[in-house]
Amino acid sequence: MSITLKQLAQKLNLSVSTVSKALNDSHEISEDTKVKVQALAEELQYRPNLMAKSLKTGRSNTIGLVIPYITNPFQSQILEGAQQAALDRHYNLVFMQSREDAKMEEEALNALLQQQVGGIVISPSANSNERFLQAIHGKCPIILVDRIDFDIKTPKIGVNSEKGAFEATQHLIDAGRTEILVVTGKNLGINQKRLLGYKKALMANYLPNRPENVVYVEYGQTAEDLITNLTHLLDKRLKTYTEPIGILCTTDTLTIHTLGILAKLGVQVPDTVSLIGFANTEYADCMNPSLSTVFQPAVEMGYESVSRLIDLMEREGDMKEETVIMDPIIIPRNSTRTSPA
Amino acid sequence: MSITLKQLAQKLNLSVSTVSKALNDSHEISEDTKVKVQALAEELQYRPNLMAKSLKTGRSNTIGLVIPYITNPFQSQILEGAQQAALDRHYNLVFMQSREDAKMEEEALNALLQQQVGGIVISPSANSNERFLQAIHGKCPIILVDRIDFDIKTPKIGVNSEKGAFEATQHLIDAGRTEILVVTGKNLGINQKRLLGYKKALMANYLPNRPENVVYVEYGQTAEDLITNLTHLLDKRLKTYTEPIGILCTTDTLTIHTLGILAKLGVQVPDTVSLIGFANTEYADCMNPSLSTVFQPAVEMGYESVSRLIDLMEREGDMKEETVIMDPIIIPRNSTRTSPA
DNA sequence: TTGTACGCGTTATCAG
DNA sequence: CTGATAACGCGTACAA
Repeated sequence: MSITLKQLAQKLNLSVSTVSKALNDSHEISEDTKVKVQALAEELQYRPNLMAKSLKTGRSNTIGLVIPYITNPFQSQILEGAQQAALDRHYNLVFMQSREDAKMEEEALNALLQQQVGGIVISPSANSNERFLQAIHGKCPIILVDRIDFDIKTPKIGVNSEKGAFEATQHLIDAGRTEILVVTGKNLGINQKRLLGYKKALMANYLPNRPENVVYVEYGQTAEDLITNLTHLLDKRLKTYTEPIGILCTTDTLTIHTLGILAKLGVQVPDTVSLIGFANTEYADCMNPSLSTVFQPAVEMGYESVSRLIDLMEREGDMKEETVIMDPIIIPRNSTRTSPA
Repeated sequence: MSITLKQLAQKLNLSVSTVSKALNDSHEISEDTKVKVQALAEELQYRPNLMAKSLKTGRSNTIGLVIPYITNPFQSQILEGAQQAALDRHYNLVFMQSREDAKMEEEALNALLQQQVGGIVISPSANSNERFLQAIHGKCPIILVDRIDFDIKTPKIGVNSEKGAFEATQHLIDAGRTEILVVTGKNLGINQKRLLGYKKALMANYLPNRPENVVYVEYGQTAEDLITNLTHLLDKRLKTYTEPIGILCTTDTLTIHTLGILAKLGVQVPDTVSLIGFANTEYADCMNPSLSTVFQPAVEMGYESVSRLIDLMEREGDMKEETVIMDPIIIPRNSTRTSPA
């Protein structure tokens, strides 16, 4: 056990409260004793017991973050931003994973509440229990980040997925591609937005919307699904049409895997097929060819969400449900180059 | 504020202690009241206040993890494993970043101690304050993970870097390369081990050890340093010698960047230059060419470190300083292929 | 300027 | 079987 106020007080022949005040630099303590107390505290490496402190004050200065997977680079960037914001505001951040599972998510939230967090930032799992979230929101402010397509009355911070997909598709079209394939995951609300942006871009350019051009990939079997489905579709497309093909992928993992599979299939990128995808990996520039991406400000989203959560907690009362939508950025690289090098 | 024992007791016309015991399934409470109490607790979503609980019991069931950067995929895998272990043992894990800075590391450790963590797993920053670590270890068990080359009396869990580098170098030699370059970071103890393994492999194969074949890259300016230094060296080597060249990189980031730079330089991999590196990214297989790697069991290391830490905490007393060394695994892919496809 | 008393939400001890 | 009481470490009115 570490040293306590009481022990300090004994050694100094002072009362506990005097020591407490001295350490908190209270005006009602003489400089003299302040110095003595602080000196001993320093020497003995006194560290106030945060549990006792927050039990007493009723505030823990801790907030929680729940994300699906920490190993996902996009989500780890959210965490990075969130922790930075917490640090700046002198809060502790404790994070938990839901592993895309409603039950684990519920357990994570319960664990956070038990730790008396003052607020929670969450990127809900695909099958999240909305009622549960809403119920918690009654006692403890919640902010949604990234996965904001849930019908819950909370502030939300996300990106304009539709716009990102629209612009990416337009980028492919500008690069001279008229047959645009999409690779996407199933289920997630956010993917719907991206598909919508894709379709709108097709329409805006008077291109036909062929449902068979959408490749769906199951969560957890990215590689297998991709190889079979994509190979199949590409095979057909490359033989059927002569139109130049572009591919849009809607997530980090899908994008990188698609690039890898194209390489393995010996498909020339960008000459035969042009590729762009939502991806936040810093390695995009190291790919061969370097990968054009739709970059989402993940770190900023994390930072902003925690920052706003703390604002909310500190001036509690006005619980605005505002939604902040950030813009993704198209970063053109070689995988969508127009003229061969 | 959430509901408390006292409030439950009032609604039930029972004493606080009875309610407490009922919820903890004590044998000295009648089935009858247990049912009633638990029913109401469930209905009102009672969640015990962990701060109060651990203040009372003296144990927080929380452990801390300190790593340099969460956005580093290797380190996030350590976190992943660590959290999994904590979950399995019903502990909370709170993690902090040191950002490779001794001062931030100290602050992180202090924050953890204030939160009354029962133990700490740390991957120390390059310039870590050993004395501080050792001092803390007096009050609170510490385990080093990955970065284990510190002179501190604690249990340690790491990988056999020397062996990994030796085998990777041997792998390059087996692939017919006789001029082996190394790309490495400065300062870090672990890089010394890797360089050592590299040199030993050269010796074992009667190859000359040329100091000028080592490319040093400064932390934080990976890309710039790499481009200038590597371009320079390769230029010279490719013109000076006719020996087939192999490159070994000692970290994730360096490896991926090197592959990217080779592609940009138009150097054929593996035909002109063969490449292998320490890397844990799941994307290695998606690179073009797919990247041969020295894989380190990062998740397992994280898991094992937390698991052992908890063992240590629970049967406190025998504080063994054992060091566990795991073996890295060479995963050959196309970047070191021998015969062109 | 310093000290006393109390309570935050729990659990543990002991008495009824 | 149930309840009163003390204590964990801290902050803060209030008394001295």
